[in-house]
Amino acid sequence: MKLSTRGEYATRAILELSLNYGKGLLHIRDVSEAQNIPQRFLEQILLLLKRNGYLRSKKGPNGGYYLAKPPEKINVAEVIRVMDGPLAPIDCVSVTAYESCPMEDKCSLKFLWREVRDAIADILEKTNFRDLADRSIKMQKK
Amino acid sequence: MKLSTRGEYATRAILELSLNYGKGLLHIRDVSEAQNIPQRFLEQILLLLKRNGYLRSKKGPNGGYYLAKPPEKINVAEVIRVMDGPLAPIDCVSVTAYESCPMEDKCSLKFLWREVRDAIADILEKTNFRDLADRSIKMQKK
DNA sequence: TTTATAGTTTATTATATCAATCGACTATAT
DNA sequence: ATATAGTCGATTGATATAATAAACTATAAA
Repeated sequence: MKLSTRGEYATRAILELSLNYGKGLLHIRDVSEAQNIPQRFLEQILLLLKRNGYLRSKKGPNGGYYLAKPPEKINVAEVIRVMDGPLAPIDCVSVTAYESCPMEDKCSLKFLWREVRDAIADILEKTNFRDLADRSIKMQKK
Repeated sequence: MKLSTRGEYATRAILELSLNYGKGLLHIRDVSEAQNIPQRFLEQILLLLKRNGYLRSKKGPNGGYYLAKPPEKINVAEVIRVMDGPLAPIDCVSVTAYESCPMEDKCSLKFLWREVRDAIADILEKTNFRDLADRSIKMQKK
């Protein structure tokens, strides 16, 4: 039940950009250094997030990335789905990528995995990056 | 956030053996056919479950596998941990395999992943294989 | 006591996915 | 012009996973 490194890095990067929201843009290097993410790998991740409408960028000197929408409009679930695909632990209970299974009508495990999927989705959908950024700031102050 | 095939097969195999609990033993072929699991791969899985005290086996003709304890004493969480390791989506919130992280004291994501871990653990720990077997029987009857 | 059956063990392969890197390219502020 | 920084495609390397194979060992039944 692991989160991929891509998923982890993506959430950390968006958190970093959320902390900077409204203050201009950050270049990849800044995000990479602040969050300890390999820069080249981060490029791909940011690009993918941009293609999916979460980020905007500006080229040239003093260029960089910034959030395409306010952090409270981005929840963790959508970011993970962009990076790693469906949240469901197994395809037979995926909402976004359902795959039927031959034993479906006698497999009681299905209900269990469904319950797990829903629990994960509930938590990740209710958490937006404004909440996370605020909490990070509080942690810093102490 | 995927469950490995090993984890999936292991739970299906234990469910099958739970349905047969108290009725003697099943050989690998039976489990393999009933649950559509590649037989050779299933051998490894059952062996690992045996080494961890969940199964017992008998060699020779009419040999096979059977549960080492009643199905209500086995929950899904422990089986997944044997096959896939810690339930936590990320090591910094693992109870059984904690790994510290350099940004720990300023990373608000930690609380989120912790919440996810706990939600998953709660569900999988409260579900035992007696419940699952009973439910499977009900499904069959309909 | 032989023989067939079935579990055990170790090694190996094949594949896929993932994480990461590289080099060349394009846009743009100064 | 030129330096800077994002874009793109391809590729590598590592790791994990899924699956297979062969040789071995224990045991029940003939």
